[in-house]
Amino acid sequence: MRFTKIPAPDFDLEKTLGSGQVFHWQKIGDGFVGAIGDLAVWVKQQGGFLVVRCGATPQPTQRRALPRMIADYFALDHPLAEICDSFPKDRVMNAARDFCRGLRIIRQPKWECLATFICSSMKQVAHIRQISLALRKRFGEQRKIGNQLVCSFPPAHRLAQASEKELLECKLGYRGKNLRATARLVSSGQADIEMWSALSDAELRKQLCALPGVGPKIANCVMLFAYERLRAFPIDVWIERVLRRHYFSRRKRMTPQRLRQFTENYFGEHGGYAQQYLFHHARVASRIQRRARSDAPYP
DNA sequence: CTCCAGGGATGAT
DNA sequence: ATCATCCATGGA
Repeated sequence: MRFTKIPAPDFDLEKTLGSGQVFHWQKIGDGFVGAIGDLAVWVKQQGGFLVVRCGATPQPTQRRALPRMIADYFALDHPLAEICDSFPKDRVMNAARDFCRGLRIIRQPKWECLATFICSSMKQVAHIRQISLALRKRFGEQRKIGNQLVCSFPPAHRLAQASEKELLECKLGYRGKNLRATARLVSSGQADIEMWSALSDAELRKQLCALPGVGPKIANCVMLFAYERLRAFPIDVWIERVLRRHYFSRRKRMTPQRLRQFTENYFGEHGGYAQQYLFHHARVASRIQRRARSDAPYP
């Protein structure tokens, strides 16, 4: 089995895969195992390089294309220094930017991203991981990488014909109906999610929000993680907490509407990156604080 | 406008 | 060992 070494400057694999944008990668030792589209991949960071091994007997053409595939998936071409420099220079943003050095917004396959985020509603990251893995295991195709098994994400037409019972067994709860309904729209071509790449941000958001189980938050996630709309700024409870606490601590009357307007203006052309950095920093910081509190409840 | 659905990891006690 | 909290969309 061959290893491929790919230059990956200004990149942090662990932060990128652990920041709640993608849910199926599993940490194995000092590397990660997952799938990029249909290809099973093992990847590990070694300084400014990625060491990569791909699944069983890839075609020679596929093996030659591997470095480009990897670089494209992890968005190694994003000008990260420029992007970070475009962030507003306030205290909270500066801290998040320093903390998240090397975190990149990856390029996910559209259907996989859309379907996974439909499953994410009202769920925490740990649950979304379980659902994603369950869907892959039951409906996806199994691949072998070393002694690990990895499953690809099932195509829309496969989930469109899944029974409600099967979906419930993947712990989808009431999201099962939405996932299947959207899978049917996508597999029938009625919703041509590949063609939507050509739409403006506003048009794309409108199309996404018309799908069952997709509201403004999930639409923004899909725009950011699958359509490379780096302005899209998903507002979940974590981000809302950060905004209210650090940007509007004194103001009472900040409706969700006004928060949204603020984020669109304030964070600029790479607002999605800014959001991801604030999100990841807030989550890790809260884990650390909680731990500190429970170690010494009464200081 | 409010209320609710469905559920498992994780935290609090 | 129990008990509470987390989470976003859509329908009543």
